Amino acid sequence: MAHSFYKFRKGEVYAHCYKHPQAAITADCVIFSYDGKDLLVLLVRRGQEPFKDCWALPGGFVRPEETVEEGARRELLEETSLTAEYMEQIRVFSNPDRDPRQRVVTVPFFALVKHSPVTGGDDAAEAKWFPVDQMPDLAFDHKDIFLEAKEALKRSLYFNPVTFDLLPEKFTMPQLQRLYELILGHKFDRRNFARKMNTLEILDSPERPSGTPSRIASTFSFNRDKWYYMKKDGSTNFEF
Amino acid sequence: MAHSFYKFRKGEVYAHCYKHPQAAITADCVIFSYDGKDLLVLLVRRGQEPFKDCWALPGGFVRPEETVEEGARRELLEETSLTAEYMEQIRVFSNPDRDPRQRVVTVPFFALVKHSPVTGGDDAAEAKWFPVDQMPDLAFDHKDIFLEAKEALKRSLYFNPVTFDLLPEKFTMPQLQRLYELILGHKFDRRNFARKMNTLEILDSPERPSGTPSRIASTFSFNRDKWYYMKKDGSTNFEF
DNA sequence: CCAAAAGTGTTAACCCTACACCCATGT
DNA sequence: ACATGGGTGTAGGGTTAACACTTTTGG
Repeated sequence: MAHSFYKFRKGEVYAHCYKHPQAAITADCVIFSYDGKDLLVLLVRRGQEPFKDCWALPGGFVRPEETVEEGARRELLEETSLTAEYMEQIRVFSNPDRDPRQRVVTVPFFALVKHSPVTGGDDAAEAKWFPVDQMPDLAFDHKDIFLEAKEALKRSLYFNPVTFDLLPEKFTMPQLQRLYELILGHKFDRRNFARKMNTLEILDSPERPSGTPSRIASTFSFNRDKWYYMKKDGSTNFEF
Repeated sequence: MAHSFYKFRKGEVYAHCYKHPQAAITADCVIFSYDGKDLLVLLVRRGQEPFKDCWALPGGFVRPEETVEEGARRELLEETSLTAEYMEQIRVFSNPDRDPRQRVVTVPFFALVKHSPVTGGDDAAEAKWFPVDQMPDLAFDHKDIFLEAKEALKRSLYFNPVTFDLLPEKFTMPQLQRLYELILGHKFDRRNFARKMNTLEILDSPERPSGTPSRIASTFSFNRDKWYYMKKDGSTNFEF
């Protein structure tokens, strides 16, 4: 880490001084999960001003000794006790006025986690999952960040099987299909969908809950090895 | 713009003081162009330390009153006198050690410009186009940024007809095809390529240089209106 | 018993791929 | 005349899209 910045004694209000104009860097996370029914985003209720008591994306200041990725993972853990299966950076938001306190440039991520109930961690008094189509008003420009994240997730799905990071180890074909439909925003034919998934050959063979032949779906699991192999080959025709 | 930072008198070495740990923000541009033969990237030779005389991506510090996008466009103009047809943010590089002077977080962009010879602008003594497969060593982590930009350009081509921003108003089918091949990294069949382009219906009807029936290619131009229309419909099957 | 969910196959249209020959020009 | 580059069409294979009925279970 470089040291051309200068620190006053601890506790001083303006503790950090520099030669060039600077900005505080935050990492914010749009954390998606899927409960089998809705695509969800985790929000925390802000404990301090500005936007006190407003819902916001979890996130916080990046420390001098960490990358934005490290900062994002740390904040994620601190605020929500979650660890992401997958994280991807999306475009930074840098409007000079976006934070009323000072210039804050945020590097947002979308993060995918397997669904679990949450309670807030350190910084955040309250944390709650919201279906993506029932989002409350958000602090700062977090609404824009959220919208960008939804788009990024959609784009990402063309190249990566990100759905599997949102599903539990074992899942059913209808669950998988609903998830695709939620992310991409349109419906598929059940038979065609299952056929496509089978020809991709990234699912392990189904398990039938013993005896029950219908009305209860078979469970599949994702075959990561086959996927990596496929990706190396360059044969990633993952379009729907 | 927020004002919680504090300025010493002008010319002071540590002119900017803040409450939170900060970073300087730079915007760097990977500027692509196409001369009909190679996919090119514009590099500038650095005038100052660190990495003096090294080749580097054009870019510089983002000012307090501008967004990173505005900063990128300004630097682009100042250093290279170019304006981009298209710009897209790629992932930020934030390794704390990436700049030996102090923490500098860079927001890189790839920019597409129509080809023209260049001479350096204000900051940069020298500017030169390099074919993407003949890049020299670069300052800082600019090599990694360049590689990321190449990938981002490739991905972008699945969703946007970015090739048209690299080509002159009038271009030939073989030119277009070469460009696709350079970006995506593999060859296409001449006939299939032309057919696909025609079925996409985003090209205006060809112009034959009067009289000459062969050996000189017809020129096409991009029909932006049709593209926008198509995009609205959601029928953007732009895969190769 | 009725509604809701899961399973299953076939056909037609479309798209992608592979492939060969001719013509015009510049050297 | 020969090498280079541009133009053109067709046939086969694969993928996608559209489509309906049966079974089971929970209410």
